[in-house]
Amino acid sequence: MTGSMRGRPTMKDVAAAAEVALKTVSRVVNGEPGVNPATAARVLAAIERLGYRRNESARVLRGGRTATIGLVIEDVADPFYSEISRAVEDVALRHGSLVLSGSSREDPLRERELVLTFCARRVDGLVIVPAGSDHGYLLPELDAGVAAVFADRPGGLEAGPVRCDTVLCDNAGGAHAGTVHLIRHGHRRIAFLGDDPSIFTAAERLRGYRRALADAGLGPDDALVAMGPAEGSGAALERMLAGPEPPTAVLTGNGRITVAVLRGTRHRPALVGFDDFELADVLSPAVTVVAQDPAGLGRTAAELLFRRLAGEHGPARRIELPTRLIPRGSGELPP
Amino acid sequence: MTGSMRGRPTMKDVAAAAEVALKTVSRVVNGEPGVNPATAARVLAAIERLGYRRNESARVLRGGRTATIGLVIEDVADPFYSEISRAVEDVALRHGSLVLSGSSREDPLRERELVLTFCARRVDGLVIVPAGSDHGYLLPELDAGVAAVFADRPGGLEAGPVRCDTVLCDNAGGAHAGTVHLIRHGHRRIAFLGDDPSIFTAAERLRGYRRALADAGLGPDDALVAMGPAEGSGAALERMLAGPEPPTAVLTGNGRITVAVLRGTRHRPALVGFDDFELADVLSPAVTVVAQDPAGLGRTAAELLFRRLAGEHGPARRIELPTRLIPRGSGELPP
DNA sequence: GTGAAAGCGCTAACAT
DNA sequence: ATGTTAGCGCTTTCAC
Repeated sequence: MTGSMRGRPTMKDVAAAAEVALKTVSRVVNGEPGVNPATAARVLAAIERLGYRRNESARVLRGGRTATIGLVIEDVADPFYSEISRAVEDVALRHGSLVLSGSSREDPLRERELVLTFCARRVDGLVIVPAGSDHGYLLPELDAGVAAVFADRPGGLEAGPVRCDTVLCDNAGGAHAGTVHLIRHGHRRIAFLGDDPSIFTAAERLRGYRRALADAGLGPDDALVAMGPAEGSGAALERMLAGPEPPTAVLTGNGRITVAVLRGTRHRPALVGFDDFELADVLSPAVTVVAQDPAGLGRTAAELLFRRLAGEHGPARRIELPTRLIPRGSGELPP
Repeated sequence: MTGSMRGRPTMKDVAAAAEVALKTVSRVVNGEPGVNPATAARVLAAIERLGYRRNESARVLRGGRTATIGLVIEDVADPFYSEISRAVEDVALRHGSLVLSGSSREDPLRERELVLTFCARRVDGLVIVPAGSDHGYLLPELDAGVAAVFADRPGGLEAGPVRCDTVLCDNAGGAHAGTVHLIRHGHRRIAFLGDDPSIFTAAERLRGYRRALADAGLGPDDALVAMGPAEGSGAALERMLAGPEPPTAVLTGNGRITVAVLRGTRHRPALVGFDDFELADVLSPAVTVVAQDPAGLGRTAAELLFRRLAGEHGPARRIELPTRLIPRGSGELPP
């Protein structure tokens, strides 16, 4: 029905239409017991007729949960994060919750603004992929009762880590495995193209790469390491390849960098990419990758969050998801 | 400050701490004029000290806007839709709004549930990529004052289209152009692999393909058309290729189908894909595509929405964004 | 320039 | 089984 009253119908309107008290409508709407079926039917009919929908703001104001969680990622349009989004959304849906999401664009200030805006909207909890490293701003909110889980990167505080559950990938282990794989295939001069080392995952992957070299008795060579945004990766590799002692293999530090290398470099050395991507198997040679589990990251983070929301106590947990090396050809090329 | 009171501080608490009346705090929080700077400073200090944040639910209840819009897409993890998400999010941010998003998974019931749940949360407006074709459920909400814009596909009603702004791609035109391109390169037997024709975009693209064939005097051949989810596309093409009069070229109806074909078929005929995708240029041969503009779709839809929210009146608009054929090699192969 | 009071739509606690 | 009352935290009159 296209109502003729100004604004939306309220419980009061429904009560008047069904000739019952406000509270009876509330009981029916909330499925509370102790309502005569006949009365309930009358109320339901009035609800239908007026097109009534409960005003959630009022319910929340009264002290209820919002049944909404906030999600802060770096960029929805990046497949890695959109996988996380989907997983978080799925878990939220199973728990009857909605997701407010926002992209931080790797800007700590935007992250902070998003989180605080979400909190003003009284989200029940937050899944955060940290862009910044100082999460002091979160403490009052945690005190006030919001739950928070960090995903992909740990949340930080001057005094140490924030006491929140955290789900990470085994970044160092994955980079180590990728590097070892190249070494096993005969490579001695292996380049690493990673993102800015101020980003946790980038630093961890660099660490894993270096450890693998050291384990194999290969000295580090700074000329083979380039850290920074993907835009510069292609050029950086070109420079290395044009140098006096060019690398015979490359480990790329994330999906965007892998793509930049695939697109930007004519003559390609052996390649292992960190993070899997669509069509990696269709390229020739197909691209060997260290696969992360973004869906697992999102799912686990959301599940931890809802467990906390369900009242689970105990110390903050830190879960590290394993990576998986998928040989497809590019990482098995000889030097 | 990590407050010691139970719950969050309210305006009342701030008023008490600053020794002013509630209303003065409200004035400061909302930047209303007519407050003595010294008083304002005292209030601000109290706000800072207590870690006060306005309760948005209360403000909304009082009749304010939620500064939140709802976005319903098919699947966040699909690059086409995640591009739309990003664009919508960007526009929303510029307008000081947040985005509640949800994936319909191509299920009309989920779409309906998401939209109605968003409305119960009193979103100011909605951007909807319709999964269903009957949007009668929207009418009461539109009456109640929510704005809605359809993106990628039109919203429907038994009595005709819903009177909402709509932003579409030129699906038929794009498919027509792709088909003409293949015809120009000498192909006469051109297959079309599209999604289920109950999906608006799939039907439109099929229409464009057929029209191009007719324009060129090529009779339609149902053996060269396969409509359905991407999972079956590879096999469908294999069957066609194994048939008595195999196609020499294929037009794929969306990105997922293009990928399915690239992955599933050994021997590939000439190919034009509908919808661009990452690495299309890196494959060999590089993939010729009819590029849509998902970011433009999302941006335009969101901008129309905010224009309506700003009070713009007038009849529902229908905008059709052009597609662009990008020749890269696979579509220029000879028969 | 500041404040007191009413009420947004709902639910929890207490009647009947 | 049903109704009445009192707020949740805020903004909107209107008074000082």
